[in-house]
Amino acid sequence: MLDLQILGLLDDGPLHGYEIRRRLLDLSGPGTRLSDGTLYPALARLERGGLVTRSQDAGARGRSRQVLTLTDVGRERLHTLLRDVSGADVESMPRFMTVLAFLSHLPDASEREAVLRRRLAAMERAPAFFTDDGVPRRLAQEKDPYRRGMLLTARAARQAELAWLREQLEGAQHPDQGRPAA
Amino acid sequence: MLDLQILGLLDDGPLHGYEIRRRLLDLSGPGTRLSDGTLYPALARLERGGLVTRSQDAGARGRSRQVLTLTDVGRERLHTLLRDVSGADVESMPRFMTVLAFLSHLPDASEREAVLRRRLAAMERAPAFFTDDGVPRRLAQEKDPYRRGMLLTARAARQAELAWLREQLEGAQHPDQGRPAA
DNA sequence: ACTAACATGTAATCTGTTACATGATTGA
DNA sequence: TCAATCATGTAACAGATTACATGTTAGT
Repeated sequence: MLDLQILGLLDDGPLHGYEIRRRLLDLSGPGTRLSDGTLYPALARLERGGLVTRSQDAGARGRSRQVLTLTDVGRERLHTLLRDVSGADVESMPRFMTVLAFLSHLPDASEREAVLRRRLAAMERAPAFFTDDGVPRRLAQEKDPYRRGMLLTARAARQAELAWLREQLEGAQHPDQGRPAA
Repeated sequence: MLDLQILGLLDDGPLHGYEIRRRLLDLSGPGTRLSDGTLYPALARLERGGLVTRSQDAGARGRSRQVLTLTDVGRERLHTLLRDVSGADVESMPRFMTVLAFLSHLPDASEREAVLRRRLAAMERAPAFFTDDGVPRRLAQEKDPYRRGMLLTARAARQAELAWLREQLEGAQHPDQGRPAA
């Protein structure tokens, strides 16, 4: 997931590590931590894998910066990661939010639509956000006030996302432009 | 976080590992995985730490079950974990949902209220769920349709949770209601 | 002079994932 | 008899956390 995020950011242009962290934290919601011990080893891994290249930039301020640039291999990898999103990545809300943040980087519109369809299918397959032995937890039956808050919040998020997804996919049914569906 | 969840479940009575997994998945939303390689080592850690005890139960079906029971030390640890919730645990939505699922296990009403107040403060401190260089990302300005979906969903969750928290804390001004039935 | 923000890394440790490994019971 | 569900574990590896470690520039 971190690789996807870094690759996605670099697809818009070269960045150095510190800036990558800043942007990632902005895009990941409050409470998200990204320590140096996570970020820099990840960058080194991506470089070893040939997904990014590194160049020195004697930056104007502070210590010299290491500017990371996405390679063609890295871009291909980004597309593959986005295209192949499935399993927990379409089932889990926070994971899917991360995917959504970079989905526009997948060039093929029908592949982007397929990702949204998989997310919609996963949400419709799951009866609700939280279950009790597989049965949806009913808000009305929940006595614990804190679990009520949990249910209430999850339900609001679910309804908003479902409405957005359906609107999005409906709009795609009537393609004003582009080739007819295969 | 996993320790908190296991301890919280066991506070309602002894359970075996398989049942712990089943209940945890119900309480953690879709897409949450909990592999054997995570669960069983965690149980062994808790046992080594004296937080739970283990007893054989030649279960009716399948392999013999290892029933875990919360010790007094374990219960104290659960209370401490819930009482000391702060930092990323009150800033991050999914993390705080996990806390909420077990908050009723904290016996002291004023301590439970303090946790909610810390969450409210954290949410009010953060200008929005997602930011752009510290500035809230405005839905109206967002051109990327997928990031619009992300923003829309996060906003719905945020508003629902804020409304619930404020209602909850307002109601707490009149301490008629004691500890919810465990 | 000091602090905050900029900037990058390593080492020890812990935790999580994935695959492997076993074995009983229940229902189709 | 075959698959699903129940039930528990280990081993190899990957990844994350935390603390340690360094150094510059800009503002107060």
